[in-house]
Amino acid sequence: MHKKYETWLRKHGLKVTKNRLLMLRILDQEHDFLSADDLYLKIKAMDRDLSLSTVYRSMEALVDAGIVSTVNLDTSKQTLYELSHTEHAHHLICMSCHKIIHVHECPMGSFEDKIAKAHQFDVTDHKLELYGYCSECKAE
Amino acid sequence: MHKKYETWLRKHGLKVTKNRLLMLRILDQEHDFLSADDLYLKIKAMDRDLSLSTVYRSMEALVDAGIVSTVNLDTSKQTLYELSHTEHAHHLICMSCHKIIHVHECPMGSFEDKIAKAHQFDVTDHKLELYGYCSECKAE
DNA sequence: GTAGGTGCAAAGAGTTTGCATACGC
DNA sequence: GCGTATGCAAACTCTTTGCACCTAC
Repeated sequence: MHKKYETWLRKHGLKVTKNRLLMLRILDQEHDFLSADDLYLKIKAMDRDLSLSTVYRSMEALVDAGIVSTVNLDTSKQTLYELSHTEHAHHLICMSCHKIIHVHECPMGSFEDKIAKAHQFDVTDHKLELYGYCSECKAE
Repeated sequence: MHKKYETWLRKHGLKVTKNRLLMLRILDQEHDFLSADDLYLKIKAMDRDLSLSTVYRSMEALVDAGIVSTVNLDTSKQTLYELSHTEHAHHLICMSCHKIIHVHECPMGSFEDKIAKAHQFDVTDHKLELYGYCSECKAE
């Protein structure tokens, strides 16, 4: 099962280390955004010693390789990481509990093209976040 | 002309000070996102002495009052401020020169409702950013 | 006069970096 | 063995805070 992560790393000329395999597995399994500190703590909790700077440096390498992507949400000042989605996704972010719900629908349609033409702008990507209150928090 | 900014402040029980009037004027005139440091430098450049912490504290007060809103873009680690738009707007962000173009069209339509229902989520706001290359940078 | 605003310096949080050591290939 | 990866501590950037003083109202 680790083979998958190994392949990703090798394909980009990155060395296969235990730390990186763990980071990739965690990012892959938790279907969520994680901060450098989250990753650090999760790996520490597995009785594996590592340093926070290793997490930052690995994330940098993985982002450069296109394996991981980053987000900066308004609800946190930390940079969050997730595996680069092959599938496009957007997010519902609860302003109360900060939960993040992934949504695969996308309203863009021809909008991107329309805007691109109007402003002579080459759109390469877009990011849509819906802020509000989740089903559990809105009751309060 | 300053009357407008004074009114905004008074309406929220905020004291009218020279610093705040300047910050509001700058945010209103530059049709752009500015960091705390940008504001600080612009005001300094007007021969007006102030401290960076005043900028942060004023922005906090103005954000709480709903007069100013914040953004965290992927192209900068600083929090950026702008006047809260009465008109809804989205942004084209050039990955090369970091220019930000405001766009008033919005593709959401009934999408927000649809997602809200599907996830029992109360959507209060949304943020859409299109990343890519502006007309000047894409040539390169 | 009083509450709120400000400056300054120090503290915090998150992130990056320099350098010596360890490890993948 | 060579070059990348890592740990540790120190540095850096952005932001917040404590405290004394000042200013709007």
